[in-house]
Amino acid sequence: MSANPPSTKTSPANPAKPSRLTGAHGRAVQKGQQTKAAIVDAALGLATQIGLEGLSIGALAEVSHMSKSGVFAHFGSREELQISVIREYHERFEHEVFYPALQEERGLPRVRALFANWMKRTSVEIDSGCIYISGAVEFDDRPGPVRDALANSVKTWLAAVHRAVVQAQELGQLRPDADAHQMAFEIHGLILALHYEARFLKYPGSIERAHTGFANIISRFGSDAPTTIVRRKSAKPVSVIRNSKE
Amino acid sequence: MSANPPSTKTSPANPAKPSRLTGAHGRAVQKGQQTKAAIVDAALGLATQIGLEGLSIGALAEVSHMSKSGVFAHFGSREELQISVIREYHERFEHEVFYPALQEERGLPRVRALFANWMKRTSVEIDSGCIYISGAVEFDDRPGPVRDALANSVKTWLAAVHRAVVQAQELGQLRPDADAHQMAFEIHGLILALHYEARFLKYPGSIERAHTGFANIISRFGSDAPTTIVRRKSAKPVSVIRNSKE
DNA sequence: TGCAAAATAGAACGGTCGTTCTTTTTTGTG
DNA sequence: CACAAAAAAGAACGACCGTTCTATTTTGCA
Repeated sequence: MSANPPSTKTSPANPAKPSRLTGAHGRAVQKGQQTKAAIVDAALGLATQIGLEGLSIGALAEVSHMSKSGVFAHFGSREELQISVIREYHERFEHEVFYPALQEERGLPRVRALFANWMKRTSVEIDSGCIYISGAVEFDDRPGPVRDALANSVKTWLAAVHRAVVQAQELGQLRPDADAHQMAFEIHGLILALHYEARFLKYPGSIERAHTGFANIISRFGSDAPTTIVRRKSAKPVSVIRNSKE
Repeated sequence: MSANPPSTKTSPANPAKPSRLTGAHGRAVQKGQQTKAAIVDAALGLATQIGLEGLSIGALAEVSHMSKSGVFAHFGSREELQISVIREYHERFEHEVFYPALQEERGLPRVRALFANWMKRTSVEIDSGCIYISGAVEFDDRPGPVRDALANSVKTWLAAVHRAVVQAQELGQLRPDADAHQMAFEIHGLILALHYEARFLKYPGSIERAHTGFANIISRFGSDAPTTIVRRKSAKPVSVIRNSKE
């Protein structure tokens, strides 16, 4: 027995969370889960800094004060470790960004809260790194379960943002002709630009610019906005720009 | 001269480009540069797909139909290879995006052209990948010459965009109270969101959304825009325009 | 307290990495 | 053509990687 069944069970070793005693054979399962949680915590710390791909079992064993095989046994494969990290990140993101915003009333207040919480987290991640962003680059054309876990996690979050925008629109707090997907897209862009320009380029003032951008978006899509809303003339005929050189 | 020499050339093996004959000892230098160019070209192809960090000399040797040491000899180190790739990417970006836009007249037309060309390139990179984006994630907290080369290259380009916006403002084509840095930031965000949502998440419609977002930005910052321009309440004494960049 | 199961350690594997060193081939001109 | 310099190949290195296998320690209930 390799100390853990590598196959079956995408979430190995915590079937329905045996919440204290009552293991498979009436045996308590405790220490394992505990150190596994500690390992995942350390792994998350490493992965945010150097990326999911940079995360190595050797380095993880070192910071966990364990042997390589000791760490490895908890996951059965590196992929499973990476997925565990993603799952952990997802959970923390939810608790830090998503759930608190649900306590704001539906509509614009909740949209604002979602963005505010997202900004708060992103501001921290300017120093630590963000798995949703680095992972997107690392796995953007590398199919497999890790990519799937990551993409699903991100999609869940972006869908939540979109949903909040739609609700605001249904409540008449946004122009009826506004495009919720467009708004969510632009908000996402602000977060990405913030991360890029602050973390990589170390430009100061990026946080303030992201906030300003959000305010601009709200005011443009708001139901009290002036009637000029821009619609592209169409996809094909490039009209306006006329690229001289082609 | 922005947009061009990011620095003097850290490159070792091409001293002042002996332009055909006349090597160091009156000897022609030809074949070497030629195959080196081919290697860099192949390396660029690999790096856009799997990232600068994923780029390995072994894989590069294989696609180049050469031996590892044969490839290696041209660069002397992996870092120098990565820098060569960045330099090559920079050059192509310039020729494809920057220079053609200079043929549009200063002001809004040039801003539009810069964005249009940027979009055209990014649309291609949805399939191939973009070194400026993946590299930012790979080197955002890994100091060294590679990071410096990459950051300088990106900064040069973003500065060019900012400059074009400033010119448009000086020509009275943008609101006098608009913040050029803010506008450049938001434009950058559109490109990043496009890359993220189209390349990683494979969301359809992202290209159209980026175009729409740009049109929205132009209309908001345009000198004929309604007077509602949003200013954050400013947590600190932020003084909106304030170049801050330095 | 005894004892099986769970958890961890240790050593070794095949593989790839960047790099170095030596040798062979190719190149371009006197 | 000769010949030296340049370019490329080949083999080997130490290091780290994920993984496997076996041995040891720890755990927690009977």
